[in-house]
Amino acid sequence: MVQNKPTRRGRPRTYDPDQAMARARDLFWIQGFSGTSLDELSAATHMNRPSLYGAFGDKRAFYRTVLENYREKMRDDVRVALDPDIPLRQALSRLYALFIEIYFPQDGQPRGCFMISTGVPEAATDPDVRDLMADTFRGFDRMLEKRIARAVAAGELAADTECATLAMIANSVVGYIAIRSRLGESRETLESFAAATVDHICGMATPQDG
Amino acid sequence: MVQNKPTRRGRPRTYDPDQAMARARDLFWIQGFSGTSLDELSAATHMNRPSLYGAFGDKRAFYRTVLENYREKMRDDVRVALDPDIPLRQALSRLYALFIEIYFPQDGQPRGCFMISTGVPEAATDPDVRDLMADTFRGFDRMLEKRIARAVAAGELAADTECATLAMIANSVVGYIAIRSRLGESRETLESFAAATVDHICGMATPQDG
DNA sequence: TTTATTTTGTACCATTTCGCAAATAATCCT
DNA sequence: AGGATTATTTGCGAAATGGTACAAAATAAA
Repeated sequence: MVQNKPTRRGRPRTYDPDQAMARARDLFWIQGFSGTSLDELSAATHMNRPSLYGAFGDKRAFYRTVLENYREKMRDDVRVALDPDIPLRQALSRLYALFIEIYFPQDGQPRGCFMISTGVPEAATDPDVRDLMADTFRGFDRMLEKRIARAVAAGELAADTECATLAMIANSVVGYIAIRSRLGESRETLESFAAATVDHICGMATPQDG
Repeated sequence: MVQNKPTRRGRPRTYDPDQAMARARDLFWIQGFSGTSLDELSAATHMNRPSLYGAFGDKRAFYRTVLENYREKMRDDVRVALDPDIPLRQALSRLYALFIEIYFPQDGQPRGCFMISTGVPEAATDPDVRDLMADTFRGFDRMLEKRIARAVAAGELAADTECATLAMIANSVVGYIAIRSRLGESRETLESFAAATVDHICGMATPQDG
């Protein structure tokens, strides 16, 4: 991620920027932007405040960087899940499995979606965050719509399928799962709903495993 | 809402508790719980801090009260929208219109859903909020499922309709609209999506206005 | 070895934040 | 009128917060 030139002047860093970002992200994820203090960020990243400031700018810039970083990673993962060379049913199953895996981390409490739980609240007061979020979500819509259109072209779905609407619905369900996971709904329940949604979109006709 | 006994001992209040709650709610709505200070709440409600404290307890208790109050009002409004004596198509149209009206206030910026934008983030650190939110959202699911089941019984939908899944999808779409409205998506776009969702759920066969 | 460069660690500052104590004011009850 | 009750107002204070100045430390280049 961060290019580490072989020869680097000055005193070497004692921290790994990527790892620091990950720790900060996890903190923001649970506590939100305003709910997380620089002291907590400093402790979690093992960087003292001046180092934090030097590396990532002020708190707001730090959060934006974390958000942007997270967006890029998610976009890549979604692209992989929506593989155009597998059946739509399987692609959607992968997509929901991907998100559920993120919303229910192995260690730690269920946390929902980083962008919904922290970015959406901040969007009302931070135009940069709002624009980044809007762009990200529209991108997901587009990716899903294209993927569904491909399924139509492949004869998996009826020719008169409204791809855009279906894409938004599929996306909506991701949001539902994100929210409910943070509110304590069981993973099993949400997995069942995801499966039911896949059935709903792809039709019950040809059930096959993802 | 608040019972105002005709005879009330002591110095009378100079504020209206309901109005104070509304002002506080609007502040929390935009800035979130942690992002809103007692000074701002004090200014918005025209109550100085000790009065706030005396009336609603500390900041956290105040937020919980506002959230609970909001939940009750929404539950009533949804119940009205989902009138069992009108066609499902019309009921769903009313439901989405209700939410869109809330997410796009006449005065002020688009703000999305109060519960999603403030309650969901807080749910990870405040068990009371989490339980209240979970209960609220499950309640919406149940109301929608019952309403859809009624439409099935009335012959508006196929007998083998999966009411629970459809209810969750309908609910998911509300969340999508809530999020997107806060991210700057146009009201028209979201109204179109709502209409398309209603068509999707009720079938394109008998289009009729809500 | 010296110098330039970069990061770290300590300490500090100004401001904000939450909460409360204590005195004052306005009303009801007797 | 006087006491009881409830609200308001002023002002305090301890703690937390975001941010920074400055010197020490660690490395590469010269």
